[in-house]
Amino acid sequence: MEEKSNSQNDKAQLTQKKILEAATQIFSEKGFCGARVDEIAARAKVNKAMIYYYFESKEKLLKELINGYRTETSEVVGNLAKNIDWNDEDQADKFYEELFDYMEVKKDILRIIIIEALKTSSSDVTIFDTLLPSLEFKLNKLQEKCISIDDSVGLMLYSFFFSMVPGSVFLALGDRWSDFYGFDKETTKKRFREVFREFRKVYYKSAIKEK
Amino acid sequence: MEEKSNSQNDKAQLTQKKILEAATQIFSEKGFCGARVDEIAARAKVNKAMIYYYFESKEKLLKELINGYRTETSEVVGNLAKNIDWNDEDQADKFYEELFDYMEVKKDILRIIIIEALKTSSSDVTIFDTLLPSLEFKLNKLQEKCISIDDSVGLMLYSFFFSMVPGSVFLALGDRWSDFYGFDKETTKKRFREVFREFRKVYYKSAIKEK
Amino acid sequence: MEEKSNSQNDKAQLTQKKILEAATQIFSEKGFCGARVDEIAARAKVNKAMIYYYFESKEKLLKELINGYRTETSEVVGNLAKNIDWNDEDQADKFYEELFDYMEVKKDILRIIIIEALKTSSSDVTIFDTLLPSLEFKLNKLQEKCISIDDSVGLMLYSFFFSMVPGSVFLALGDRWSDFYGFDKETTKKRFREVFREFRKVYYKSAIKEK
Amino acid sequence: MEEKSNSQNDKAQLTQKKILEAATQIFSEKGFCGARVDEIAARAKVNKAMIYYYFESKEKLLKELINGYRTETSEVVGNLAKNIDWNDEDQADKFYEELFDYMEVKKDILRIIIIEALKTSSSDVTIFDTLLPSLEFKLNKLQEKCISIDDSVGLMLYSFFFSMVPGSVFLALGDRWSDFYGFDKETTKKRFREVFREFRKVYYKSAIKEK
DNA sequence: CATGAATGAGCCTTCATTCAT
DNA sequence: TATGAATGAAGGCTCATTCAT
Repeated sequence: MEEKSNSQNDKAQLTQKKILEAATQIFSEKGFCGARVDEIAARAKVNKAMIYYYFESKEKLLKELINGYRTETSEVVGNLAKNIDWNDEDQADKFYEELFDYMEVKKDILRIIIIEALKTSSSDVTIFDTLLPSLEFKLNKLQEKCISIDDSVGLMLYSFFFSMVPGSVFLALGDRWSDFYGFDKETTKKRFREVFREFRKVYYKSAIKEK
Repeated sequence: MEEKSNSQNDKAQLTQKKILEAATQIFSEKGFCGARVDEIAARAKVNKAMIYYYFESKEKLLKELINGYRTETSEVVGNLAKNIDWNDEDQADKFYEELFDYMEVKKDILRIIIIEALKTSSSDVTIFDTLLPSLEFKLNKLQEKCISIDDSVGLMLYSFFFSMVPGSVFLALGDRWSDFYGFDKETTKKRFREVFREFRKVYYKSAIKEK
Repeated sequence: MEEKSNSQNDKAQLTQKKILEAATQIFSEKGFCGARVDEIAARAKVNKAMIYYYFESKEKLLKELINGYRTETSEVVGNLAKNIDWNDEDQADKFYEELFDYMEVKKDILRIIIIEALKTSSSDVTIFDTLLPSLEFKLNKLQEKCISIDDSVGLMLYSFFFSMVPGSVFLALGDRWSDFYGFDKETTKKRFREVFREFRKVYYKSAIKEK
Repeated sequence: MEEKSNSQNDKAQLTQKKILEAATQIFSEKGFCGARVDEIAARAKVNKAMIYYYFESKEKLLKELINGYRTETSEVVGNLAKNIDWNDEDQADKFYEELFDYMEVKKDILRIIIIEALKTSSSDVTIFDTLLPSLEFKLNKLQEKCISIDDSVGLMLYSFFFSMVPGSVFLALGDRWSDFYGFDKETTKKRFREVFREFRKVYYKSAIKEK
């Protein structure tokens, strides 16, 4: 009896997972509006009606997708940032390396979030609280460590527009960009991370100096 | 007779202009796929069939839009960059200020270009050659001025992902971002430009130093 | 063992009853076509598949419902009409009062029957033999009592279109009608029954006179 | 130019008319819910999208249909009732004969209105104000003529439930009813009208007497 | 050039019904 | 008996595009 209901449960879980994965791919390939429910079902190898059985509508499917990412991300980032001494550059570097690795795995969802955020008509702020859930966290840590951040707007502008945005957009477009300019993809990736790291250091140094 | 055809011509020109403007707005609000030809026609106060008369299809309309931007931009940037001495920081600053002003006026099209670029399925490279048409130009100038840029990948990564991308995304999302964090919009804008300028200087200094 | 199967049996009976009751409500609220099997199951607090287990299909469920009503009605009416002396106005009145009371309890099914009957495409005659199962019975009685009914068409027209139909439609719409005209519902009900009774008397008198 | 726009206009009008007629038939055959938009389009020999072009939705199509009937009916009834002396039985008879003729032509819409009215969930009162738009009119006339109607509830109950309802239901079911009982249809129709007329006289006599 | 009507493919969603457990 | 997952056939509606005038 228990096994029975468990296997039912497993099956349901699997179906939902397949739908979510297929949806992530297709939304990321074509945008929400360009994605076809039929295609999602086909990619997931699942009956189309199942999408409505589990997610109610195409729109709710997107929301669930993003909420799942938000939850997971805040947890992951929380774990990564635990016990980090932000004054220790190596530790900070490691944090960002790992965050970047995580984002790379999730780049499809990132792409979706950015695309949807960019539409004027959307008043959605998902991009702000999912792209950088650690922001306030880090800010607090920095202040706690008695590093005065007089310019919190500046820090946040940096963190979002010159850190998370370039990172995400690179994950979305880096390969195509390399192709376009005829650069080797792996080299480009490595170099991007270096530039990314340098910028962070430069910024923090200047931020701290300001004090 | 001639006057007639002239006024006819004017009318036609006007109609096309109205369509282009409406399309820019609506593509930017909803993305290409989410935009409805009916709505574009309504916004332009033009009969829907006129769109097909002048632009053949929704897709061609988008292309025309972007090509228009590409042409205009390369001309504008060409003029801005004419006779600039890149070693003179003030001149470089002025160039970027003016470029940014121009981009702000055109932010709707920028938004469209980014949205469409972000889709995996699109192999479109418009974003690379419209967002930064001055790249090669500047690169040449720098080299010409005997400033060795050993790391051209680094420079281009910087120019695109840490300069044009943040700039464009800020134009698209800056206001909403300010609202989200409760910052004053004008202050944020001013501060963004400052951060933007600082980064440029920092980068160039380090790039030159590397030599 | 026997008790077990009995309790099983009871449970089954209960489930069927719950389904039948829910179906009656929902068919009556939305018509057969507008009723959703899911909703019936939900209202009955029963698993949807049970409906198919017990009733095979939505259509058969409707038929079972109506057949149940038909059977019960003919029995009830049979009992009510037993030993009635139709020449005795008080007895006839009492019969009709009680018939009306019974119909009021069953007004949901009546509503269903009328709705389905009204569709042109339906060649269903349920409405004729369930709305007035006592017709032939009464006719026989009257003739038996040596009251010549020369005009049997007239009597039957009266019995169906000016008696059962107004009665049923009043049960279905009476309250809303009262609201619409601003009459008190209870007063209206009482008055309806009086008008109903008067009509019957008038009609019978004229029918008998004709002889 | 004028001819052009006129013929365009004519074509549009024709298309709408074809849709309205087909919709009337199919709604009447299968009820609103059972009617398929595809079928309406096919019956009307019109492209399905035209239905949405002219009527926005299946639901609005129904409403337009009924509103058209309501408007026409109140006009027709107004004309029929003009200058009628309700004390003159022949004139009253003629009025009702002609009203009945009109209703016969419109029996499909009547059927639709009744079906939709019977659903519990519908709080629609269309049936009340379309089935008997002349009610108040007549009531006023009667009172004007100094015929005291103490029992206005009674009169209205009669007018609706024992006059319009039987009439409409007979128009909807009369033929099938005749078949069911094996009566000749034409004979039944004639006899129904006679019974209808007798009832009216009986009722009015008693209503007047009550004074 | 301009307009309003028309078209057809296809999209999101629903729903009666069945299956596996 | 009972349950939750699954299925497939539509159904209502949309939309890019074309046509006739």
